[in-house]
Amino acid sequence: MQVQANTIQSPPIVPAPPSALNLLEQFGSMTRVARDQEIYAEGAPAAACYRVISGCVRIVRLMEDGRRQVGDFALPGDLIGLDALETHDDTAEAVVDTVLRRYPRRMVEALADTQPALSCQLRKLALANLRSAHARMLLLGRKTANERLASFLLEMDRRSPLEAGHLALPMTRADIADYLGLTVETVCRVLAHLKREALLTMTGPGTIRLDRPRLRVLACETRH
Amino acid sequence: MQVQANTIQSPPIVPAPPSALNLLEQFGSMTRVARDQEIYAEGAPAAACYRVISGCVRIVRLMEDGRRQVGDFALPGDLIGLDALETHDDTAEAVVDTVLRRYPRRMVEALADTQPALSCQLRKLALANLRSAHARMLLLGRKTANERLASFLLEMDRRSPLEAGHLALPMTRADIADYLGLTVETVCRVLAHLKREALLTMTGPGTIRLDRPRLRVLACETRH
DNA sequence: CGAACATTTGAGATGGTTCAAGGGTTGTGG
DNA sequence: CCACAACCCTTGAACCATCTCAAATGTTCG
Repeated sequence: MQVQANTIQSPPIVPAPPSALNLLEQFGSMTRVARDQEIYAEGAPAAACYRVISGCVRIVRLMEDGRRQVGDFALPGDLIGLDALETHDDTAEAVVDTVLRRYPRRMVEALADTQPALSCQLRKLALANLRSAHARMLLLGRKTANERLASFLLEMDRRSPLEAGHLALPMTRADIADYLGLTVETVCRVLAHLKREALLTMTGPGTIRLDRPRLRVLACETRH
Repeated sequence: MQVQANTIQSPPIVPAPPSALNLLEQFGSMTRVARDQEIYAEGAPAAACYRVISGCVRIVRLMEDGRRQVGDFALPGDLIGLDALETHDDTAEAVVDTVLRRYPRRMVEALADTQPALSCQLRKLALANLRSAHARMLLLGRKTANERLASFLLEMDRRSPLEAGHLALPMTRADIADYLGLTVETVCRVLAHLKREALLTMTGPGTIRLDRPRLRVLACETRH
């Protein structure tokens, strides 16, 4: 039994971007990024932002001794690189082969200066990101390993393109561990535990099915 | 020996707000909030945002079983309540008696719609908040108790109004613990350890002096 | 002064880590 | 098409950083 599958082919789902962001479309260009390839690097000038078309991207932050924190996973429809001011303060890497739409920052900023609707939309996006960052701070600061995994699975489930109960988990155990502030071993053990309790069933390589109600109880999530 | 002093009188330092935010000043009004009093509550409609004039505010998020995460401490000059969309997703409480300048959200939004400079400034503020949230996720997910305290002290030192090496710590040990994802006891023990090693000296009730260079090494912070 | 609360310190428990080893899977090159 | 190397994933056992529980010592303020 294994959940992971790095070579999974994500379906070519292309969610429509929010209205005001349509202004950007004319300046967008498609890019293809191979698994584990870097999209942008921490400290580099922020030349562009991207929308994930298919695949999955991890946002990463490193300490000098190698400790790693995954700040987010970006799924189809999500924007990345918008959090930068002058330079990127994190690194973006493709989790699997990924297709992106690239928007030069110069264009984004120029349009934002003249189009209040876009500027407003960008602020709302930043605020939404801030909200999810706050939720993750609570998770990292106060939740147990079980609760973290349950929250993670439900979050991925909620954000993933619907697929009749099947949830794709394209990232490695190490990625999940660094996202949740745990070790690979703990992630494995907790997943094994969830399988044993039937809160989580394998439905194929790299895809699982969740018992959402019971996971919600475990995750201490009343809302959502 | 004790660091804490809830009744400390913060000096009436009033930092000038960033340029574009001056547009808001004409709609601002002063408010006084007593220690531990709520400024706004999680889930409530976001009626206003505030700038801290003097004192200190904690941004709090609660779980049903009482576990608490302090998302941030707002010091003089900082803005709070701007992260809200329609409703607040966190609670703001005064750490000590605090003076605030209150800006009705209706005015903020109306001005942002017509003043691109303000809209841009608000977005930059959100992005700066996002950056510090990312830094704290790394702290909560990957740093040890010693590193967390060292990072915390340096951050407060960096953000506090300069006072010739003296740093005021108006918040409780419990507040610090909930900010760093630790327990009160661990915070006490680490602080005792830092005192023993002379990385931290008492300079009066509620004020301390830091050995910044050595703390930076401890905090694993090359930058700043 | 005394009650309520914050801080400190100790001793013991424990959730998660670390270290170690085995089994699976994937991709590559012969 | 198979064999091998590289990498994941999984599981076990021991350890330890931090938590929990407990109690003593401030501190604040009515």
